[in-house]
Amino acid sequence: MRGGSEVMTRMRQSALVSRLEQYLPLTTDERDALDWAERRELRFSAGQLLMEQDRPNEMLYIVQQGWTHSARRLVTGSRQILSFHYAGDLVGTSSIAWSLATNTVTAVSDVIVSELSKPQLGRIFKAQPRLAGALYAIAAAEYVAIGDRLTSIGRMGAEERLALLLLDIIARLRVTAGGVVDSFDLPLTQQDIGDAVGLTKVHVSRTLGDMERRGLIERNGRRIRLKAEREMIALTGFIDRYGVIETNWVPAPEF
Amino acid sequence: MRGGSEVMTRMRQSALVSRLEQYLPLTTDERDALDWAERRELRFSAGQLLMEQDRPNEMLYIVQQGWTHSARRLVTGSRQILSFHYAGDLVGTSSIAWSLATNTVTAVSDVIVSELSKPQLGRIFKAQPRLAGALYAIAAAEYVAIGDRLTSIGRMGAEERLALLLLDIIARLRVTAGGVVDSFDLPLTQQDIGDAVGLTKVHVSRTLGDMERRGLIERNGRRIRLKAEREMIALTGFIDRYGVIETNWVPAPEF
DNA sequence: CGCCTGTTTGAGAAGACTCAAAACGGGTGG
DNA sequence: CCACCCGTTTTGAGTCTTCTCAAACAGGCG
Repeated sequence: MRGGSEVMTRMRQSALVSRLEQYLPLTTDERDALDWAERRELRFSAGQLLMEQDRPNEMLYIVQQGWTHSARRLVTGSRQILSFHYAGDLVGTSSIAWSLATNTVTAVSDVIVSELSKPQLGRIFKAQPRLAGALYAIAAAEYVAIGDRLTSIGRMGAEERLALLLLDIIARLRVTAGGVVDSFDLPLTQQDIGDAVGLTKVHVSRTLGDMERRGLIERNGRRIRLKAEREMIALTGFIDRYGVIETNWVPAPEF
Repeated sequence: MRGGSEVMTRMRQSALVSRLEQYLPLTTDERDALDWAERRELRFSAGQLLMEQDRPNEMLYIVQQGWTHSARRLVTGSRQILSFHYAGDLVGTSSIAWSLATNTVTAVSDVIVSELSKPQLGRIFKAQPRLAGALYAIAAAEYVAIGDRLTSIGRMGAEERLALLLLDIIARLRVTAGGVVDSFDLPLTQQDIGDAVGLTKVHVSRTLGDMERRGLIERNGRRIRLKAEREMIALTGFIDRYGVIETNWVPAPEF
């Protein structure tokens, strides 16, 4: 279950570079620094662990392809999924302040990631302050995203929580997918979904069923189509924050 | 209700400097950079807003004294408190990636804060990479903290959620207070507490009453004493993460 | 074809919520 | 110094949502 495999060298464009270039134009130096850091790639297949709670961990990962999630396990045996990570996301930052990982990171689908040690990140912080700022802004955005989830779990009912989760996932997928899609593959079990939004799998099943009957969504195996996205947005007050991330407060590099 | 007052010049030691020095010894340059940034101080009295959701915001605040919280308001009118901020915390980072604030920041007690513009933070990132790294690590720690809260709300019952909140607050207070205390003033209404842990004020009242009867806590007005901290920790699986924050992955400054 | 995992459905129980009223307490003005 | 007032806390009764336990059902894979 544990451990990735197949170190290889990347040929494709780095996912983090593409992501950051949506927010600010990078200099050659900056791009090179990232490209260099993202050189080494690992594959994990769906279900494998990239990182395990309470285990020593010195690595960060940049998702190049596929999904991962990070979760916390409780003493009672239950689990809370904290966030999902997609292409261009930096994974494991929550463990950067401690030598033991604070949560377990699992591949949701087959994934390709590149590995980055903490000191490597430190070197980027030192040499490329603008990247440091951009990463700080992305971290802030992730904080806001988990705050959105917290708000939904703390203050909303089952249907709204599920609607919000689906809206959030599709909005994030659109960032990298490009173009407006209204359906996507959800490689999660209902147990996983419940662990993400704080419901039991039984109640997830019932509530998704209700939503389908009400015509909000449509399901086909793992494929989910949002039939009434507008309505779901109105129901939940969802705000898509993935479009813009401002980094202009970081001083531009001099030439 | 809105707007702080009384710009003045600080004489006391900057709270952020003291906090960071618990994690790494600062150079004179680093200390000066922060001292300079924290020069200007503002006072807010309990209940005043430092920042309001969906309003333009270019400022960050460093708490010097007292408490604040940040919260999100829903379309339905209800509210979710996301986090509390104490002396040495950087507030408003969640709004750093957008020009509109993502949440409302309110003074819980009377507070003294210093104001810092986003570009000022950018300049620190550029000139003091090690501070940037430390701030990144602190942001990561806050992410973990909100993850703990999310886990408790998503997967625990009322009593555990409340116990965890109290344990968390006292652990954080001990960082700046120094010395082991088992009681503290909680300047929150039960409505606030409920908004933080995802319960109604009525249920907060009932559950705190139960906890008092069971001998876990003792209340005297706003003062709360944890009579059975050990038991509460066992009940909730609480982990105090405030002691250590590692920043040694950031390259040391050269001389 | 059968197995295993995941999903659906049912019935009853538990936890948290709503509405409502009473009790408390700190602060203000007479 | 007392009486009153407002916001907060407590308590009660009844309801609703979500959970638990259990069994049936579906679908993909060897």
